[in-house]
Amino acid sequence: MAQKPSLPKGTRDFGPEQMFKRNYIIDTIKEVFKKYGFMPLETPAMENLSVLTGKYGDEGDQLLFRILNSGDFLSKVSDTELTEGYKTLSPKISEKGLKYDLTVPFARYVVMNQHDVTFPFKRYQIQPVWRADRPQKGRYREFYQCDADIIGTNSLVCEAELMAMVQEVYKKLSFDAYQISISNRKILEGISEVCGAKDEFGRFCVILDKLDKIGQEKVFSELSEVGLTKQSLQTLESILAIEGNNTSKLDELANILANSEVGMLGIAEVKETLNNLSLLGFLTDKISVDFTLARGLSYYTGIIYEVKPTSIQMGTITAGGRYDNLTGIFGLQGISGVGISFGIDRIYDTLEELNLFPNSDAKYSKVLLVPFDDEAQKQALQLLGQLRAAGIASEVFPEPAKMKKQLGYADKKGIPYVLLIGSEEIKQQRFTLKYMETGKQDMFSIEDVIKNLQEEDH
RNA sequence: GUGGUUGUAGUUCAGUUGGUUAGAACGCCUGAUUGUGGUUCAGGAGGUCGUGGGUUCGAGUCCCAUCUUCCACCCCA
Repeated sequence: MAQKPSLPKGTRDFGPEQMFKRNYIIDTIKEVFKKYGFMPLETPAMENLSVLTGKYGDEGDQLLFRILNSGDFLSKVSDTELTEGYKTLSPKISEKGLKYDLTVPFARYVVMNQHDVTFPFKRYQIQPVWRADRPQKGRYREFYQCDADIIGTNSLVCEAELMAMVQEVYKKLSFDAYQISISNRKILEGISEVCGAKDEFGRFCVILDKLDKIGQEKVFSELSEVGLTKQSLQTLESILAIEGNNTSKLDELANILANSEVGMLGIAEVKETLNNLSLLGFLTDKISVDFTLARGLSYYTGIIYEVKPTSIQMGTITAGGRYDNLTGIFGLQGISGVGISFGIDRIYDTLEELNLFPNSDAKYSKVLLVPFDDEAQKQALQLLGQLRAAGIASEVFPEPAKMKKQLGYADKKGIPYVLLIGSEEIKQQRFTLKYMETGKQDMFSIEDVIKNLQEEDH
């Protein structure tokens, strides 16, 4: 019985039209990654759950796709365990999960191959990741991340290079309506310190991060619930009131955080990063220092940043930060890394909404061979071989069909030329090359056909 | 995970307070045109109304469940 096929929630097919556009984005990013000296890496779709759990916070753990053990997954489960709820049962019947991001598997790779990799290790990785989130616009359950990370150095040169890559990628994509927000977990620590919320750092960040959504009033009332005094809130208010350019913002904050060692360190790091970026020849006007930026992923410890489109409603399209001890969880201490992740799917949605994809005139085939009958098809195959040997993307309509159908095929597929092959052409060994757009056609020897099509490439 | 929303032809959508045989546009196929695509004209095919139950003499229309879509939370690329 025929079944109506369907896709799992939050997943999509990408047809040829979409793939042309997706590849355009991916190729652009990859090109920049390579230019900055990053090496390719791929890791499996699935990881052992022990690698994934506990790295993304409680929220993240809930969003992991777990893979049911193969075979009789209940054979080792006792009756009492069955009744103890999913938290007890889950680890017994599921040992693997789909990867949630590319950074944690990368850290796992570095630890497992620590004696082979040369530090600092720069790698890029373009792969799908999966999150059991509830889908909505710009949010999918399967989506691609495009990561570049540098691991094995504390240098703030890395942060600057990643910022530079962001600007280079978006420039290449002709996308300008974005803003980079930058901050530092150490600045947040400093702020929480002077606000007396050091012990509630996690909650402090989460609440502060909501500022632009729920407003200062609600943020303050939530913070006072956490235990912030009126005086602390006044300090915070003066921090949030800081305005001006990045340098003056940082200087002003430095006055308030003067007694916080970690806070002052954070400020210095942001300053140095911006300075390095200028030395690399980039303007910093796309970058805005934002003290309320928190970033969810719990492993960040230093500089953090995210990129958002400014002219449309769209979530973060690029994000990242420094993590001082991600490999430590897997037993390799003292290795600091910093990375960035481009969300291809959201970049796609953004470019689509803003109509920024270039006209994709260059489809694959340059010419379609159109034989009129079986005899002509034999001739067509010989010509096809010559065309391809000359490096010309070409195809033949694979079965005898009316010219109308064959030309219609070329038309719909956007193939710019057709080569008509009938009895007259075979007799003369001169073939009718027709330019579809204008309908103009002429007869040429195959050598001249090749020459014509090759000249077209310029 | 919480609250809401959506689903009718390949696509975008009509479909009245429940009432004969569910429509349109575009697309697709065939022909006008047996050596010429796009334009035009003529004709044609294509629907378990997301799925499964229920109410009713009668359900695309009302009720329940489920899946899916989109949206707001949570969180995030």
